[in-house]
Amino acid sequence: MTLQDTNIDTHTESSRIRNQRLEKLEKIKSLGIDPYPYKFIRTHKAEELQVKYKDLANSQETDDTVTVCGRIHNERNDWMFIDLYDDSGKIQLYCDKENLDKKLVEFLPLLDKGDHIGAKGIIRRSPRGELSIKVSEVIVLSKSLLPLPEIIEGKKRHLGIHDIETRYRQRYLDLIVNPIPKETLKKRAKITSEIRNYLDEKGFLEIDTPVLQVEAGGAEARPFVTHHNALNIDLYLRIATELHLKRLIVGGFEKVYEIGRIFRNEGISTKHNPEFTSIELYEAYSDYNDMMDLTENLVKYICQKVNGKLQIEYQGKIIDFEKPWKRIPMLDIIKEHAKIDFSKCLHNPEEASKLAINAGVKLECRGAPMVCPDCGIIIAKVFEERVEAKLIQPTFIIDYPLEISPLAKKHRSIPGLVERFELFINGWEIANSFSELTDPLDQRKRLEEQAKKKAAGDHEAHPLDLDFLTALEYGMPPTGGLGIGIDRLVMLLTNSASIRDVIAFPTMKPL
RNA sequence: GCGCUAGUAGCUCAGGGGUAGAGCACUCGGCUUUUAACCGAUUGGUCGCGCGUUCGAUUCGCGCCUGGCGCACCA
Repeated sequence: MTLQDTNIDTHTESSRIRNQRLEKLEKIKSLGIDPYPYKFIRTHKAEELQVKYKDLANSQETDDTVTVCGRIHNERNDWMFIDLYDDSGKIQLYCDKENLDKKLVEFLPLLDKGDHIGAKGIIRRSPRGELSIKVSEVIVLSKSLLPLPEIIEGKKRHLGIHDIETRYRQRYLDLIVNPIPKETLKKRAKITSEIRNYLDEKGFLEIDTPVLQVEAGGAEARPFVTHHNALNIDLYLRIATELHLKRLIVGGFEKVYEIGRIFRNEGISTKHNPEFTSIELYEAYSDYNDMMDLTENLVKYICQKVNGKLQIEYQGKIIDFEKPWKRIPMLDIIKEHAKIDFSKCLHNPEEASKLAINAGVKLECRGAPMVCPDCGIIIAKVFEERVEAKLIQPTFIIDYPLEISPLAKKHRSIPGLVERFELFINGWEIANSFSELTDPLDQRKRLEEQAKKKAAGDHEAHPLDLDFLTALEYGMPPTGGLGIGIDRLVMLLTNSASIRDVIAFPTMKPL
C-alpha cells in the first residue's frame, strides 16, 4: 500500500484503518495531548535493562524506577501488556489497570501497534519470567496512522514482510519488522569504518574527488549523463575514482584513498546496482605485489573484525580467508582449467582466436561475433568463461594481457602482459589492482587506442583525459593502486544473496 | 535486452467461465498476569492494468505494468 492510496482512495481497507487512527489522533488532541512532542529523556534502553536485571527472579519487584521509549510492536490483554522495541531490543510494559490512574486507563485504547511511546515505571519480573516495567506513566511520542505488516509463521504471529518488492521499496518497513536487514546494514557500516581504521592507521589519507566529471574515466563502463544549467554543459557521473586519486599522488600525497559512490549505466541484477560503493587506494613507491599483501591483510582484518573468525559460510559454501591466498598468473590458470596455452601467441591474435575456438569458446560480444579481437580480449573471454566461476576460495589472478589494462604498467619481465591482479572470491571479482602506469608517453598511447575504440562506437572504452596525461608528464612516482567493490565484499561477509540486501535503498523502477 | 515465473482483503495465502474465500489484523462486546493471550460478532476486494473471446471473464487469449530468478552486460 502506498501513501497515494491512502490519500486518494477513501474506500480501501487501508484507508478505513487510517481513518480509525485519525479519529484516535483527534481524541488524543482533544485531551490536550500533543501526539507529536519534541523530546523524551529515557534512563535505559531495552537491552540494558535485560542485562542489568537478568538475575531478577520471577515475580520479584524492585523499587527501581526507569523510563524507556520505543515503538509498540504488540499488545495483549487489552493493553495490559505491551511489547516495546527500541533499537537495542524489547522490553515488556505491564499496565496494572486496577492500580493505574483512571485517565491513563482511558488513554491506553487510543494507542495502536506502531505508535512510539515513552513510559515510566518500576522494574519487575512477571510470574512467567518476562522482565517488565510496571508502568505509572505512558505518553505518546508519535502516533502511527498506518498498520505495520504482520506475518504468521507456524503458530507465531509477528511483525514481518514476505513481499520482496515491498521490502526494497519501503525499506523503512523492512527495517522496522525484520531483524536481518538491520544487522546487515550495521555490519556494512562496521566494514567501512574498519577499512578506514585500518588505512588511517597505516598513514593513508581519505580525500573526496569529484562525482561530476567532464569525462568519466578510469574504467570501462557507460556513464550516466547529467546537465549543469549555469555552465550549460553536460557532465558525467563518475565511473571510478582512479584518475583523480592518481592526480593526488602526482600532487605529492603518498598514500591516499577514497570510499565513494560510483555510477555505471548498466543492467541491474542480484550482483549489480547502478550506484555502488568502491574503495580505491594508491600508495607511492609501491607495486602490485605490495598491493596484494595489503589486500590480503586488509580483507582478513575486516573479516575478523566483523565476523570474529576467518572462515565464513556464504550461501552454503564455506569460504576460508585464513590460509595464504593463492597467487596464480592468468595464463597458468587458463592452462589448468581450459587446457589452452596462450603464452606463445600473446602477439598473434589469429593464433589465439584459433586456440579459443578449438577449445569451444565462442568469441562473441552481445551475441554478435567479435570483430578483429586482440589477444587480450580473447584471453579475457576464455578466462571469464572457463575459470572465473571456479575461483571460490580467495585467489589472486595476476599478470593480465596488456590490451584490457590500459592504466597498468607493462610487466617488468613478460612482454604483452601488465602488472595487474584481480582478487576472486566465490567466483566474483572483488578487487582490481595494478602497478600503476606512470610513463606519460606510454599512457598517452594507450588512451589514444581507447579513444579510437570509443570513436568506433565502443561506449565502454576509456575516454581521453588530457589533463590526466598532463599531470603524468609532470612526473608520477611508482605507485601501486587498488580498487575493491565494497558491496560484494559486504555480501560475502553478511551472507547476503542479493546486492539489494546490502544497499539501504537499492535502485528500483518507479511505479 | 532475452527466457522462466508471480501479482486475489491491511498481512499471509487458497480458489477458479456463473453473487469472491480462509486465517490473522482492524472495529465492537466478553474475559483479565499475558507473551500467537483467549472467546464471540461485525467489517473489509476495480482478483496488477488494458484489449479481446463469451450471454457472462477474477478465471481463457493477447498486450502492457511491476517484482523475483536465470542469461547477457558488467564490478
